Parts: sequence; C-alpha cells; structure tokens
Amino acid sequence: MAKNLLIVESPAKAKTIEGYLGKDFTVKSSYGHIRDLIKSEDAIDIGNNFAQKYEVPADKKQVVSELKKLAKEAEMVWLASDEDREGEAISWHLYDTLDLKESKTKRIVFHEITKPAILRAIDNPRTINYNLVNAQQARRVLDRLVGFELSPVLWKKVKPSLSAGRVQSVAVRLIVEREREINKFKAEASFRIVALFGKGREAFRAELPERFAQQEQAEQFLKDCTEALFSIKSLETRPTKRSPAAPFTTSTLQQEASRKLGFSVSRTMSVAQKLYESGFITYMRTDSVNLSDVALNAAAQEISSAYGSQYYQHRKYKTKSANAQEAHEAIRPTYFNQHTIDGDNAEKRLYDLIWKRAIASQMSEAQFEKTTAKIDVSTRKEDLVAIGEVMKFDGFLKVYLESNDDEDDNAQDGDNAILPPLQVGQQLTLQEMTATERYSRPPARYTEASLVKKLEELGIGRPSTYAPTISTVQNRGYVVKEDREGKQRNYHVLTLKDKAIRQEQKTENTGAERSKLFPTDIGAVVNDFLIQHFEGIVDYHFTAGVEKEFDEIAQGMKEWTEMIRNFYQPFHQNVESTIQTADKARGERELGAHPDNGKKVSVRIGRYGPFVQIGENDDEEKPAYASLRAGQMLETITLEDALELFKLPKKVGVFEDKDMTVAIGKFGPYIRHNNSFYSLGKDIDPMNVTEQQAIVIIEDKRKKDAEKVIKTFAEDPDVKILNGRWGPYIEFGKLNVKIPKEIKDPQVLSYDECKALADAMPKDGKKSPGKTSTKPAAKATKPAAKKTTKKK
DNA sequence: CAGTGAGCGAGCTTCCGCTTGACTT
Repeated sequence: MAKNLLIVESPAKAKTIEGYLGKDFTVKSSYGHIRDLIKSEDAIDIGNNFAQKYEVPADKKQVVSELKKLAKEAEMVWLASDEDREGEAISWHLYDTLDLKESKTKRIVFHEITKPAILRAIDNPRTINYNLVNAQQARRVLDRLVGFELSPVLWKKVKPSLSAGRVQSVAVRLIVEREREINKFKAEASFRIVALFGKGREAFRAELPERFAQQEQAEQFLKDCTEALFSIKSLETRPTKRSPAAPFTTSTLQQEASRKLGFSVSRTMSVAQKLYESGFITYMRTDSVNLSDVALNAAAQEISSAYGSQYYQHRKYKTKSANAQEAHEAIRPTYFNQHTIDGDNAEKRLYDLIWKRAIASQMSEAQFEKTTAKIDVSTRKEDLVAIGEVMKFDGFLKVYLESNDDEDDNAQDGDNAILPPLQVGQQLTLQEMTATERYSRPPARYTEASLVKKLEELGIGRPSTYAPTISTVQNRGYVVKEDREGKQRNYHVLTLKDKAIRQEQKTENTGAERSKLFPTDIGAVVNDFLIQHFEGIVDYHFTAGVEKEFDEIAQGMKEWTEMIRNFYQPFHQNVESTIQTADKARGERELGAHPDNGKKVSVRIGRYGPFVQIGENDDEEKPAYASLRAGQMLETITLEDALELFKLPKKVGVFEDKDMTVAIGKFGPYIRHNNSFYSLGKDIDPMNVTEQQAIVIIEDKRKKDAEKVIKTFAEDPDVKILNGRWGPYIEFGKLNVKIPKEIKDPQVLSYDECKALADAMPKDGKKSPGKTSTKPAAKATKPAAKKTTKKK
C-alpha cells in the first residue's frame, strides 16, 4: 500500500497526476463535493447561528467509504482539491468526513496539471484555510435560504412546484425584460445610399455616411446625382491591425461553439467532457484565460515550426470577469502538436475550435492597410465614402477568426473590399446608385450562449452551473427555446441608372428566429411577482454585492454568521409578510368587451396554462374558455386574436360516418377524424376548410402511411414493419420498436422475432432521476389500455 | 394535437456548486 493518498476532485485529473508521482502515491478522486446540506427544511438551524446539517448523499457513499479506507492505511493524506471557495470546502468536508488527523493531513494546491507544478505544490503544503471554508458556507447557506424560502411562496401564490433562486431568477428576468424591450420596439425606416462606380475590375462601391429619414429626401439626393460630377476629394491610407482573442474559458467556449458549430451549451459541455476524459484538452470548467508556462512554450514551438517564427507573439491575458476564481488554466489542447484527434464528428470539430483558439492566442496580430476615399458630389455638400482594406500580414488569422453575435444585416459594406488604384481629383463614372429603405432592429433575443455571456458579465453563476441553469429555467417552464417564423415586410428601393430613377417595392422576411430563448407566461408572471415582492433578490447586482461580502469573509475580515444574519432577518420578514398579504398572481388582463354581447373578455393563467375567458365566473350562463396557442402570450394577445380562438375547433363535414373537425394544436392546424390527427398543409386556411379538402387530406395521409409499410403479419394486424424517418422500425400495437443495426434486411423478420424485440424494450422511458415518479406513474397505469404511450 | 378553469385537502415540489455516469435520440 502506498504511503501517500492524494485526493483531487476529478478522476481524469487523478489519473494524470498518478503518472507524475510514482508508486509512493495513490491518487484518488472525490468526484466533486462529497457532502451536502440535508434535503429537508431543517438543514439550517436559524436560531443556532445557522448551524448546518450535512449528509453524504447516496451516490457518494461508495466514494467516501473507499477514501476512508485508503486514508486509514496511508501515512499521509494530501488534500488537493481546487484552490477556490468550493475546493477549500471540499477539502474540509473530506477532512471531517474521513476522520483525518491533523498530523497526517496536508493541503496542497496547484493551478495547472503539470509535473513541476504538482511537485512544487507538494513541497509547499499548508493547512485548511477556514476563512475560505466559511465563505463557502455562507454562499451555500444563503443559496439554500433564498431558494427554500422563496420557492414555497411561489407554490402558494402562483403554482406548485415552481422555483426561485439567486441565479435562475435573474436569468429569467433577463429574458422577460429583453422580450418586453422587443415588444416595445418600434422599427424606424431610413434610406441608405450606395453608389457603384467604374466597370469590371475597376468597379467599387461607396456609401453615403448619412441616412435619410424620408423617402423624398432620398429621392431628391438621387435626382441631384443625375447630372452630378463625381471626383475623388481625398485619399487616406493608414495601417490597422487586429489581435487574437484570449484562449477559451467555459463561457467563451459555449458562445463560440454555439455560433460556429450550432451546439447548445449542454452539448458543448458534454463533448468537451469527452475530450477531457480522453486526455485531449485541459479542464473544461474554468473561468481563467491563463496558460501554464509549459503550455506557452509548447505553443511557441508549434507556431514556429508550423507557420514560422514571424507568426509567434507571446501574450498574457487577463480575465475580464470580476467574479473569476481561476483555479484552473484556460481551456487548451493538452498537446499543441496534435492538430487533429480521433473521435466522432462533434469531438473533432470542438477540438479543432479549441486548438485553433489556443494557438491563435499566441500568434502575432493581423495587419491591414485601410484606405478611405472621400468622393465629392458636385451638386451636394455631402461626400460619399469608399473604404477598402488590404491584408498585409495574416498573423493569427491564418488559423482562427472569432465570430460575433451580431447578424450581418448591414454586411457587404465593403470592409474587406479592395479599391482600384485611385488619385485625388480623379473623375469617376457612376454606374448605378441605390437608395434602400432599411429598418432599425430591436435588441436581439438571447440564445443560450449569449445568456451565459450576460450572466458571466453580471458575475452570476459559475462555469460548472451555466449549462444546468439554462436547463433549469427551461425545465421549470419559465423559458422556451424555439424557432419562430418571421413576418413579411415591404421596403422600397430607388435606383438611379442611366440618368433615370426607378422605384420598386420589395419584401423581406423579418423577425425570424432560430433557437432563441422566449419567456413563457408563467415565467413572466413569476418574474413580476418576484420583482414586486423581492426586488432585492432578483436585482442584477445582488450577487455582486454578496460576493463582495464572501470575499471579506474569505479574508477573515467578516464573520460569516453575522453576514447571513444581517441578510436573513429582513428577508425572512419579507417572506412572511408576502405570504400574509400578497394576492395570487395569475397575470390577469382584461382585453375588453365582446363586440356581440358586451361580455368581459379576459386572459389569465389557469391550471392548464394561459387561457381566454368570455364572461364572468358568477354569470348565470357559464363562461366560455379557450387556451392560448403556441407563440401567443398573455401580455401581448389582442382582443381580436383572443376571439379568433373561439372559432375553432369547427366541424367541416362527415367522412365514413364520422365527423371531421378542424382545430389548431401545438404543432399547427389539423383535422381530427375518428380519433386520428391529420395536419393541414401550410397553404390551407384552417378557418375555411371544405369537406372535400378535408377528405383529400385524410386519404392522402393514409396513402402515404400505406407506402411506408414494409411488411404486415397475419398473426396480428396491429403489428407492422415501417419505414421511418430514421430507418425501419416495428410498430407493435402502441409501441414503436427500433430495429437494431445488425439486422440488415427487416423484410425477413418473423412475427415472433418482432415480438421478442418489442418485449426487450425498456418499460418506462423516463430519464429524470427517480424523483418524478409518484404522480405520473399512478396516472399512467389507469388509462394505459387506450393510446397513451407516445414517445416524446 | 380533445375537453378543462370553483374549492377542498393530502402530499409533493424547491436552492447553487462540485463531480460523473447512465440513459435515450
């Protein structure tokens, strides 16, 4: 048995370090925190200086008992968790839980997994820093108190099972407020003037820096240009340069993988995790942009040998986020000389991104020569401007260019255009001039990645929680990630060519969104409730404020229980009084009176989601109800749209003795017939479907379904082999069974073989861990006879 | 992919941060 037991947080790290240390050391991992507050409400004893009750969760019991055994046998235990608040607390929990002795325990820290760094750490052990531990306890206790007192208020005042917390509630707030900014936004049109001069190779574009608010002004400008002379008024050439971005942190990796690879933040993290475990990259949950000396040398060498030493530039980056704890290096390839890796497509592409970004961060800047030509218009006082840019030296751009969030609506501005040789005084020939109507754009909706960026800027959340937080707000139903179709919008273009002005109207699609975060009604209602009653907690700067206090605790300048007491007293009082006095929040809004009968039309959130109600609850005649449709929100729906909802579902005719009704569901308009659903094509207006049209749609769908059938069985007409979107599958009654890849020709499968495959299917498809079982399970057993089992 | 929406009451839900797996698509 080894004399020394060294404990780190991550098993992959343990493996690497074990290789550095030889056989005197056993290196093990704690797999993160090994203890947490007990799950019940009495985890914190408020009256007793916020004393905490901890427990080892079930899934950590085995790790703890193994570590305990090894610790007992070892002569010395080295606690090597990360050097930050959480890491220090992990060391203390280990010390406490494993019953370690002070005389045979040492605490060490390092920021990079290199042999010299670790040997240096072992030569410089210290003891556990209890100030840092206290800061973590304050953080943990505060989050528990906020989360577990606020959430029950929501259960009472809004809806059961909701949640609120220091981090998630601000994330929701950002999205709700952004949506309102967008709703409030009024697009303003203006005209942009672009001129095209010269012919063929000599052709180049110039633009008027000013824009015209009125079409008449733009038209006047073109008129004035009809007979104008154009000449070069001035030429200015100056060098410009561009520098590379810092190597990746968790947040910048998520942003760039989202922009360049289209990954969700959780996808990025799981792919990165694989790369890390395979030893291809350093740790992926980090807020540091720092590279180790070993890494810097390796990068220098790789750049010089692959591109030449003129491409190398030593750079040191400083972190921008105030909240950074920098326990790790930046995310970088483990070996810079490994340009590509083995793995699946996603792993290869993400590695490529990481490699390029890290290499580029140590490369020289790109150099350009930017030429600005001002063009005199003889009939006007304004000048046109043409800009050309020529790259003189590519530098880091040889490998990597960071993209940005702004869509390039106004691209083709000619930033990278090349101007022909020009001289001051030179006369120019106008080929064409256009005045194009352009609209100002509302603020952009958040993507998962841009929300992470914003949270990081506000110092809210940590690298390990960005992805889970994004999932939480979606799982709670506060936020949805969706695509939305845009709307058609007209714009005008005036074109001056051959001394004549032509006017035309064009259309563009505007407001289309892909994978953007939208608030839901419940998200908006919860947000408004929290702002009304708990402004301090959902304030954007709340976290920054408490972080400052945590820092003071970490430096021994403040007592943690005192800080928590100062926070808790007013907070708890507020919770109590809110429970007493606040009204239930339902997001109710009156839309007006029904045009036919004057009844009140209102919207609010009900048990099954947002709905419209016509009439009052205590009216003699019962009110009429209708659910809102996808994309409609309580706070923006109009009276007209609300009344539309009552026109469907509508009977359109009879077919095979059964009614056909048309309605609009979550996936768009559909026809319902004999308990089956047939979606309506986009070109058919659901309000005006004829009986004939409906029958055609039903027969069409049946024909298409029949074409998908590969094989049927005499034994049971409900069993079929079908061609699906992802390949052949067996429809076994209500169950869809995927056919394993090994079976090349599904045609040869017998009924018994199909039955065997169906029986082998896992019974329940639930993936969430255990908890969500009781209610849905009980519900599912009863009506299972009908057609319930629908895959998600 | 229907229909529903009042109120009662039991028993449940919930936080943030540190780690992986064990799952399905």
